[in-house]
Amino acid sequence: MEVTKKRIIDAAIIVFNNDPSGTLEMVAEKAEVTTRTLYRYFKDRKILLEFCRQEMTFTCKAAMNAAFEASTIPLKQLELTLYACIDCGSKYAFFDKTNQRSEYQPSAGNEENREYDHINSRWIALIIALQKEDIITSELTPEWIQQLFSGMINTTLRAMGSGNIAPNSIKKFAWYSFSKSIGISDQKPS
Amino acid sequence: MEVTKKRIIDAAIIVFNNDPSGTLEMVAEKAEVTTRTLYRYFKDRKILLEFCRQEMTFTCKAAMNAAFEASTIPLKQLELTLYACIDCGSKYAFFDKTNQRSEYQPSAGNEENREYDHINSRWIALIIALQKEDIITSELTPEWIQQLFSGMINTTLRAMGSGNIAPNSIKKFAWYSFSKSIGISDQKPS
DNA sequence: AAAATATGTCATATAATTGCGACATGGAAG
DNA sequence: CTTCCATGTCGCAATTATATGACATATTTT
Repeated sequence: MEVTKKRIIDAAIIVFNNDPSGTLEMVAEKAEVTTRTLYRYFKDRKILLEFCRQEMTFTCKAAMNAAFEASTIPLKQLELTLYACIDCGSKYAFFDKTNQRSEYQPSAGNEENREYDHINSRWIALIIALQKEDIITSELTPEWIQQLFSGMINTTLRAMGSGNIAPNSIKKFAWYSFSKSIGISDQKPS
Repeated sequence: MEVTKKRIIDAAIIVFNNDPSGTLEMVAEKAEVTTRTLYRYFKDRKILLEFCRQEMTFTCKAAMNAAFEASTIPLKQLELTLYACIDCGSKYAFFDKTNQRSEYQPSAGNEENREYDHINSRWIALIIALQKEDIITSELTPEWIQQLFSGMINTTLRAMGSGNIAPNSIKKFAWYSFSKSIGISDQKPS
């Protein structure tokens, strides 16, 4: 019951993430329920999207905060954040897309928007700190680094989906490539 | 006349790239024509998509081949290829998506598919050569590097769209980040 | 200016999507 | 075994998307 509801929301996030005008039938199919069941849980598309938004915000916020708090070393925090967002999968991808692009924002100043801004500024602060300490390059702007970050999540998700890269190597690849791409100075052995 | 047709195709590529189920009205609006005009040029959605596919293949193929031939230095070829694909914009993004993901492939073994395979194998060969010469790392697989490449294009396009990164820096940022992400060995001064 | 060409406007037919009521079914809980 | 609850099946109306014909208007060609 609650399980079904969650399954539908998760399915919707996946479907709408790469097909915003996708039909509710696609969502239902992905969730392995009939459309009739879907409509029992969600009055209409708008409501469903609201639940998606809520779910994405909640999940991503929790995952990212947990990553932050799992270490006090800034660089480690960044690495853990990357892994956390990868684990959020489409939830992160869609969450980021909806908050980045204005088209998706129905009414500015709502709860989910503030949540995003909060996590976001914390993440940006981390980047700036790393730049100040010369751990990553200052040749790149924080805005670009942020694009690289979400870009790397998307790349990783696509790679996982494509199936021709060993799943257990992927996260390591992602961190390797991302850390280099932001001009990390080589880590010394000790 | 031919101009309008091209405008519609270009608009369709942009629209369908980030909304595969987007309506033809969206396409028409983006192309700044009425839907009636759109239907005069394209019998139906399927035909329009076919033209998109053709246009993407043609444009991307030309751009990438030109990039290859503009230099004999493998690393320079890679850099130029990146720039070329960025310049193709949504055409490259959608081209890559349709060829990467099986969902889009209507019938395997068609003309456009073969074109893609050809460009693709050339690009992969370039990567393998660079790895063999230890110019880029061999810790990453060519498949992952390919994902990084198309991921970087997408990241760049999004960054350009977001508007808060100076357009003239973006391509340089892209190459900086991409080259590092594939473990390029530091270029010596001379 | 007249003819030809391209596009827009409006009406309309068909198909697909959306959303819900009524009832059937099938499994879990009592 | 029976009741309850979730889901499925079927049917239907409302809405939206797709596609085209008929005609008006604007622009370009001759």
